[in-house]
Amino acid sequence: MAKPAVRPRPCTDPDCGGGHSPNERIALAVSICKSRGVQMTALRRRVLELLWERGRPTGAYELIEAVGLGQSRPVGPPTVYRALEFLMAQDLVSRIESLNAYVPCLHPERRHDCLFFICRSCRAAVELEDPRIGGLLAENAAVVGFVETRRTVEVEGMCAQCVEAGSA
Amino acid sequence: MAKPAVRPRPCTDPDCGGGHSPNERIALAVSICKSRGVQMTALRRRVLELLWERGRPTGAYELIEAVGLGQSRPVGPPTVYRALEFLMAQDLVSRIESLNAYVPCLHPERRHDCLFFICRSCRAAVELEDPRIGGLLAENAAVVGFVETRRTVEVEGMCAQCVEAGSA
DNA sequence: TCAAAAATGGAACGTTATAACGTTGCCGAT
DNA sequence: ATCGGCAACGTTATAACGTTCCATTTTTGA
Repeated sequence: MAKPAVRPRPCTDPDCGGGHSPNERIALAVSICKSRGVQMTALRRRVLELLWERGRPTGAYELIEAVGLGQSRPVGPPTVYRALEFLMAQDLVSRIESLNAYVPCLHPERRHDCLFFICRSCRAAVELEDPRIGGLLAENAAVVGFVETRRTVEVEGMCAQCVEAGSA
Repeated sequence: MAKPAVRPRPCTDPDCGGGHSPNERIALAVSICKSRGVQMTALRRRVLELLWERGRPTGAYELIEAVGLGQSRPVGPPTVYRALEFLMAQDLVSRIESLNAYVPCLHPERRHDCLFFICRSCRAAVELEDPRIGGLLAENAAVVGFVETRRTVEVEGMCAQCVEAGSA
């Protein structure tokens, strides 16, 4: 097994220990946007809040419905897709391709490669960080002269809890 | 840089050197199905042929249209989706999640992890093999007790030719 | 203060995928 | 021979996901 120094864990930040408070993460997102000179508008913030509230990969249309609930009129798909586009550009949200769904990034404050383990049973997506994987991808890219702009690493299967519970 | 033994290449089979003939690959697929006791029907074979003919990631609806061309009546989506499902279950075809598209597997004769480099400019998808990446994913999965059933590793960016050609 | 840029609203449309149900054709057993 | 079982395929409708286009509002910055 790997040495502790490279052992991957659900959250590698010792200060949070995996216990990310939504409110704290949203405040962090706000301050990140401020420091970058981009606008965290009410709509964008609402979408980010919803993703943190859900706590699982959430489809765009579930967000569209949820955002429209408080409003006098329902919001259209472009409204939410634009907010998602902004949040992804700022690394505040990741898209999970194999689910067509979105999750908030645990640590937007640092550049990271997102690696998702997606449970087919409970539909949770656990985000890990392992810089060695990005290193190998970069190495492979260099061999064929490929310039990377985005990486998608998703592993589907069953999480430990669901395996234990015998959920088929 | 990596040693030759683990150096990834577009095709690691010395016998083909990357020059996979569609006809030969389809004949191989037929023989694989026979040996597994599963049916390579005319429809499934047609879909696989189309994917080899296209030579690039191809959407389901392009296949639906193409399959229907020879017929007296057009074919419906489920017909082609079922064929794709079969071909993927037999590792004859891979789905590229970030494109919602499908490509034929270069080497269905051996179990392999597919790693795709997808060029945003020419829309080509180059398949590489690097067993080290699967090893790291397995290691990460073991740490959190995750049982893997499917891996998706896709890198988007620009291929060497398009970079050279200056295609924005 | 005003013009440019950014963000949002909303209708319509396009694309991808699946549900639900029926039909065909083969094949082995009575 | 014909019946039942089974896998594959056909057909229709609809769900789910995403984009285009154009108008309007808000913010920003000379």
